Amino acid sequence: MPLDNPKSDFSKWYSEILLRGNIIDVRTPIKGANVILPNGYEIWEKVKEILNKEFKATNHQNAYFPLFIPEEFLTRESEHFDGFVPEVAWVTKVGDTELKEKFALRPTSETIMYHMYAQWIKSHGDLPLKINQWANIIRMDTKETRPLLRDREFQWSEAHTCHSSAEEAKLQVEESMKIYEALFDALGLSYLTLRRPPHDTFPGADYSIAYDSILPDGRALQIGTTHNLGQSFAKVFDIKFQDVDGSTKLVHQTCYGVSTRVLAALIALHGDDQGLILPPSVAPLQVAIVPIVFKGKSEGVIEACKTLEEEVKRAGYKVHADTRDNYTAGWKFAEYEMKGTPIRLEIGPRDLKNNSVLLVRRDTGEKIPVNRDELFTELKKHMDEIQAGLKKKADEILDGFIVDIDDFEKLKTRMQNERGFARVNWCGDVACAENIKDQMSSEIRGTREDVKEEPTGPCVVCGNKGVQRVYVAQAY
RNA sequence: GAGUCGAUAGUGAAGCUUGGUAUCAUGCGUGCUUCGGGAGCAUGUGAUCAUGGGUUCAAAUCCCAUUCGACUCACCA
Repeated sequence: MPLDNPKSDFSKWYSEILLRGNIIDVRTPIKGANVILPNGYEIWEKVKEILNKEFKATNHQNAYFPLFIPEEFLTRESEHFDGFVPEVAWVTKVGDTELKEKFALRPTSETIMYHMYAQWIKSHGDLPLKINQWANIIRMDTKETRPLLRDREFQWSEAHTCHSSAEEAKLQVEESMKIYEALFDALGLSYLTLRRPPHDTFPGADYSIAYDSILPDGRALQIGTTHNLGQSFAKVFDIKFQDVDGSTKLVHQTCYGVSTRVLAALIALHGDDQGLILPPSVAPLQVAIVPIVFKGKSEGVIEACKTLEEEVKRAGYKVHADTRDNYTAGWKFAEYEMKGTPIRLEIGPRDLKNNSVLLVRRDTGEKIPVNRDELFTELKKHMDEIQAGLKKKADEILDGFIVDIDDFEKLKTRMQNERGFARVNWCGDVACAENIKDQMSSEIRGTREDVKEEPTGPCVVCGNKGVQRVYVAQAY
């Protein structure tokens, strides 16, 4: 059966497609802690593969740090601690014994990692230090959980770097932006690179860059962040090095991460009423081969499928010939569409006679008869088109959600109805930002970091001189 | 943290007002016929009706408590 809920009813569509598309099963006994199903997990593994490749190419190393964090670590950087308190889960008891000092289950790993960094870094020769960790993260306070969008336990990548100068740290921030651009391109995601306003930076950081995508219901989704931490953590965790001139200095730090939220964006931006649509670059299965058999006319069809499977595999694609006879061809079509497989190849008696296969594209639904001799040229061509087409469509969705607004009431109406991103002028006053938050449950997401944008008029809230062009949106 | 609603096979629902053998669809198993867009028929399988207590000859149904969940608002680096 197709999805019961159309994409136009996004909330229900999203819940349904997660299970039907074999991405997430929420029927666990723990709210907000779900099963990542094989199809979903393979996509996540692909995300890891892409990022690991980028990390290796830029001299990052992978490592793993403890899940447990002593309470005292979290309290050391008080701003950092206050930012996380409401959502930290604590281990207070082991067996029947109450612990003297309780452990937090990491809501993020700065403290435990920097405690180690302080012991590792002695000299300028130890810098830069660039370490990434793949880990699970625990954030409990959220009563309103949504699979992949807001979980109590989720998977992520967090990279933490140390440098000898502020200038180098700034360059590192830029490098991270390039790394994420490569990832988001592979996923076909569109997004805005925004510098968060000062009142919304990561606790303890100098400034934060965030990558905001948009979901079909018009809400912004942060799919990654980069923080320039400056020296605040270095100060409290005492991360120092001896420089070439013999003096002792504090390191400059950055950190950046992406989580399984990127899967949510992937699903929401590309999927349709038939199910998932996956870009070839991350699809667990790229080509599904379905035999068309009739009673008395099926000789050679199954064999032809298996031969074709071998050939397609040798050409470098992830392929499966589905020769099961307990499902009809139509059922299989629908099934691979639900799972998002980019291309389906059909072979029946007609194709055997004509030396052809029927190529069907998941993104457009086009059915294209292809001569066997031209199959691989065609496969390559359509894979490339699908990859580029999905990105283009995502860009159009994002563009469609961006509007310029210069009137407070209009902004309010917009945020309460279509939502999306509103580009407005802002005076920089936190009171005005609060005003927006209070009156339309939306927030100032920041200024563009990838392109320079100048204010074009007075502040949309107070009418004083606008000093920044900012984007307002309701967020997940 | 505030409010509203809810919990019945794997999934989705009906039954509750008026107490009495739990119904339907889908899924799953088996057999036959099928197969160029989620096949048809037959026959099986699967629910101590969220938990605990109360009323009653009798509770999915009425009462009380608890737990969990959904949604809206607040919060969400």
